[in-house]
Amino acid sequence: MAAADHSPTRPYHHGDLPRALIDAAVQVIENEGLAALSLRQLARRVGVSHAAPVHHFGDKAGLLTALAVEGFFELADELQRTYAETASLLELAVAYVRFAVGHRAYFEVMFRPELYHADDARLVHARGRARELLYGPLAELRGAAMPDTPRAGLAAWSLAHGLATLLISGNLINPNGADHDPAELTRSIAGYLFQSSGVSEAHADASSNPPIH
Amino acid sequence: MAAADHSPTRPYHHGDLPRALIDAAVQVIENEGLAALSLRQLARRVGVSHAAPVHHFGDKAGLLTALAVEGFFELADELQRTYAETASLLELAVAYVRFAVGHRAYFEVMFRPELYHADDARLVHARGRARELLYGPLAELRGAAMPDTPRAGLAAWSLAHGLATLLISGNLINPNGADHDPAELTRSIAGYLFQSSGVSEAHADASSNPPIH
DNA sequence: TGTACATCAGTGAACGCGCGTTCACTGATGTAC
DNA sequence: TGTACATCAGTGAACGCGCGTTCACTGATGTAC
Repeated sequence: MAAADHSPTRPYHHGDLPRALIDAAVQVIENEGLAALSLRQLARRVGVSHAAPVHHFGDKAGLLTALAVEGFFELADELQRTYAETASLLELAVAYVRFAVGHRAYFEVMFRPELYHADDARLVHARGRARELLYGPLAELRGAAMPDTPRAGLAAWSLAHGLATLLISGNLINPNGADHDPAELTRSIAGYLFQSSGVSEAHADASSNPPIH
Repeated sequence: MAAADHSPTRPYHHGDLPRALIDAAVQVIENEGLAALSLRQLARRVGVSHAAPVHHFGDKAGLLTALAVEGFFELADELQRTYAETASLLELAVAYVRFAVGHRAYFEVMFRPELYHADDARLVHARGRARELLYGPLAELRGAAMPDTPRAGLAAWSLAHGLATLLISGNLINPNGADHDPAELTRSIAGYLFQSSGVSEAHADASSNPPIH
């Protein structure tokens, strides 16, 4: 039952309407898709006049901006926690994919800048923090052997982002019918990056350096 | 000027309305985004009554199905041509990203199955062909050293798809302000996959194993 | 060569809908004194 | 302890809009004979 609360005790003031609206938006996006999202529907769900959302967010893009900001902060937190605990680039990729699959609505909005106010100060800050936590760990390797930090970072980001996108968008058809385990999938796939367990290496003679052709 | 053709010589029959509608859709998506696409707008652009598109495609999803089918065939053609010419997995990835960047509208629709009739027979066939051309070349390596073809294929696909998506969606902010060259970017990034020139390996012995930049 | 007829392509009016946004307003709250 | 007042939160009616889809129709075309 997503019906509005019309009980007699319902107060005039909601309490935390912005919070409730964002939560409702997440639910709608996950259940019906981003295209189906409308301010009026959210107001209905939360049990509030359809003009109320505007009061808090200004417009639809404003609400999605707030949603994206939250998403970037949450992603940053997860990345930070994961890297602090594991110090593993591979687990960082796993955390990224896990976030995307576990927070589909946030993830989808975050990477569609045309939907929100991309120059919003809080947005820029939150996105910057998430980005630092993606590239930072790679930068630590610079002293060791990293030839080009930004490029290596982009490689890792692309791999994780691509897998996340393919999983979320329903483009990965499992022949077995079973669901993919995102974490396991990420580990086995990211294993091909940044290490010698790839194709050419698995070849008997690594030093001859056969091209992948 | 995208105005309709109201010249007196304009014939009652368009000639090839489906073709014109799909072309118009591609333009609209590239200029105004997928969210702005409507059958009525397309009809206006092409200079035809707003009910005409329905006659050919049944509904909006039908038009996007046709668009996606074309896209998958074109992608398949490009992949096939590229691999026939270069026999290089890396160039296959480059072709994938090049297609995405060069055919934004097609690419965006193709990977949003919720927008079209995903069970349409032609759609399934076209998508299958593109997929075979992505995974096929990797399968050739099986005899050599590939431990797990589907996984390796997914790794390559994820990397290319992730980079393509990040490029297209405007999430890659170039610090220099200059545009990224998709091909060059793909080559340097895909170079980290399937070979020993990555982090751990470059550390041990960089010179014996030059990256394919 | 002409004619009847089936088929296909496109028309235009009408339907009902949900949307974002504006605006003057009322209800509730908290703070200064 | 009470009161005046500013501020904030939410209302509800109204605006104009573009949309997808339906439907009976007319215009054009091609084919059989």
